[in-house]
Amino acid sequence: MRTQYSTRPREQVSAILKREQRYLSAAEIHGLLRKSRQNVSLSTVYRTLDLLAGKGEASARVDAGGETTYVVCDQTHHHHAVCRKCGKVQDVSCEAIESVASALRTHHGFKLADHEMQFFGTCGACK
Amino acid sequence: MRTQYSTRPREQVSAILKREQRYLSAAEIHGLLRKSRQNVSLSTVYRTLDLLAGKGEASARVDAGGETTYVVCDQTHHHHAVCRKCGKVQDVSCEAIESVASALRTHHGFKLADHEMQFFGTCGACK
DNA sequence: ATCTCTGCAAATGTTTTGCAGACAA
DNA sequence: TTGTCTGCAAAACATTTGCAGAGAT
Repeated sequence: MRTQYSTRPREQVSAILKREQRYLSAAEIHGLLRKSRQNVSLSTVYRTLDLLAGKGEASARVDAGGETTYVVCDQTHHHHAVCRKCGKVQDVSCEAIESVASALRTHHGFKLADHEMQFFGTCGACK
Repeated sequence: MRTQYSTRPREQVSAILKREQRYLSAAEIHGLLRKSRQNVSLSTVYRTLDLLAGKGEASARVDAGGETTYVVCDQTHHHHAVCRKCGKVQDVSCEAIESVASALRTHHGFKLADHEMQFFGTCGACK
């Protein structure tokens, strides 16, 4: 595997993502960095996001407007609960998927290999 | 509500979608139409897909390559099981989501309002 | 006749890429 | 020093839009 340097721009992008804990687009990250006088080019933001997503340290999602957005998350398989008020993202494990898998098999003759889920609602802090 | 004409280009796009029963991008639909000498402009394909999605007759999904793809489906809330071999999409109802909702509430203090799910695997015909 | 559609070409907006110089190890 | 990053500007893409003529009712 290719060696990867730890550079200031990369640290800066990662830091924003870790601090915000919500889905952010490349443009938003770029904007936040500029506001705090950390000049990182938009291309580098994109390249860093691809990198993080590739390492499994961030997870991507295309929002309603067609922009790709990212959050930090750990490598194990799980899902996200997105708060519609504050935007905060919580990781959610997925034991419940087992019952769905057996229903698919029984009713549809479908063998489940993989799944994607997104949850939207109101987090504990916002209610 | 705006009146909508039933026109040949729209029928042609709908027909492809109904026949294929799998996620197709605007470009793919345009290509399939050209192959059968039905000349519909790409813009019209896009416009028709937006229309169908707006009416709830088609459902959109952004694929891994960033292209928006569409399948026909009915208006009631449900999910899709996508076969990785033939691409065919089956509708799946979602009673199982109830157990997930209560787990979110109990473990995360999260009040579920909405959700998205996609299932991938092998359909009965392909196994 | 009237209002909606269509095709085309141009515009848009996001994301990617080539390249030369800057930087990390 | 060597190979990897970065910034910039240009390119690449999918998607949208303005407009004038075609089509539906």
